[in-house]
Amino acid sequence: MSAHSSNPDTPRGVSAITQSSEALAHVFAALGDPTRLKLVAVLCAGGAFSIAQLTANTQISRQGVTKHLHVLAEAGVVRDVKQGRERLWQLEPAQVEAARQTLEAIGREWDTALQKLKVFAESL
Amino acid sequence: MSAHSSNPDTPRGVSAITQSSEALAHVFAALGDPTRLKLVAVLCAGGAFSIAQLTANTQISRQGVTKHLHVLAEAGVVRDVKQGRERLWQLEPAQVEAARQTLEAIGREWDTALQKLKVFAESL
DNA sequence: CAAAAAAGCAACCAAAAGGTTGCTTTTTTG
DNA sequence: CAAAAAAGCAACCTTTTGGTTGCTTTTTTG
Repeated sequence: MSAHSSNPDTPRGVSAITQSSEALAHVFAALGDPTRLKLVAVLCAGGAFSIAQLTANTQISRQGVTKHLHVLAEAGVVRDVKQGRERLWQLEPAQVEAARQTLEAIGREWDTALQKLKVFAESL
Repeated sequence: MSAHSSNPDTPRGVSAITQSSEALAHVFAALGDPTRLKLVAVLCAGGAFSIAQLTANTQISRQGVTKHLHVLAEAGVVRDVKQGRERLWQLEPAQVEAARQTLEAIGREWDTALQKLKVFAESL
């Protein structure tokens, strides 16, 4: 499959979004689970919490919560610090900010997309 | 488990994010796959495309793409219109906008979170 | 109208996700 | 130092996900 720009099936201007879609998808996937989203919400509102504290807010076991926290950590959404016998978790702003910016970019391109759609529709 | 506000394990102010975390996680999960994210990017940049066209941009089979499109559709991220013998897909702004607003909300609450974290750290 | 194009349907499969339970290790505290 | 608290490790299990292949249906076009 030749990837020349003359391929009529491949629209241009996809830019920033297509680029790091691998890492970005990772962040979205991390946020794509109700339990994890709630964990993020709690961390977001409060600061740093232990696993036991975070577990108290959920319906699942401590080990289940631990697994979710590791998923979030691998996506770079949260960070942990060992403090004595407990491990405290907090948000890591950078990655979520990147995700937000992507959605913003998509939002910005919508005007363009809708205009093109209009032109396209008129050509039928 | 009594859910009184006096429970020290349950931080307050989680607000908007906790609410519809079910539906919201659905949207994030839909965006949480490289292939789907690219599909969204293409749709975002271009308007309305057929399955065959969208498949040309990927490495997977047409049926694979179709499945992904249905995942996006169930999350409300895309919409489809049958046009003759082909089915055209386009973005559905509303849901993605909601996701963006959530991330923005998280971003806004970070200042608060970091301040609380500072106070918390000082109390050690 | 027959052939080609586009998409739909359904069965199937391997791998990953989400969760559990049971036991061990580390750190705190009476 | 012994007991309790917090967390780590590992095995296990079920459901979902991401993908395939093969065949059918619908619509267009020569």
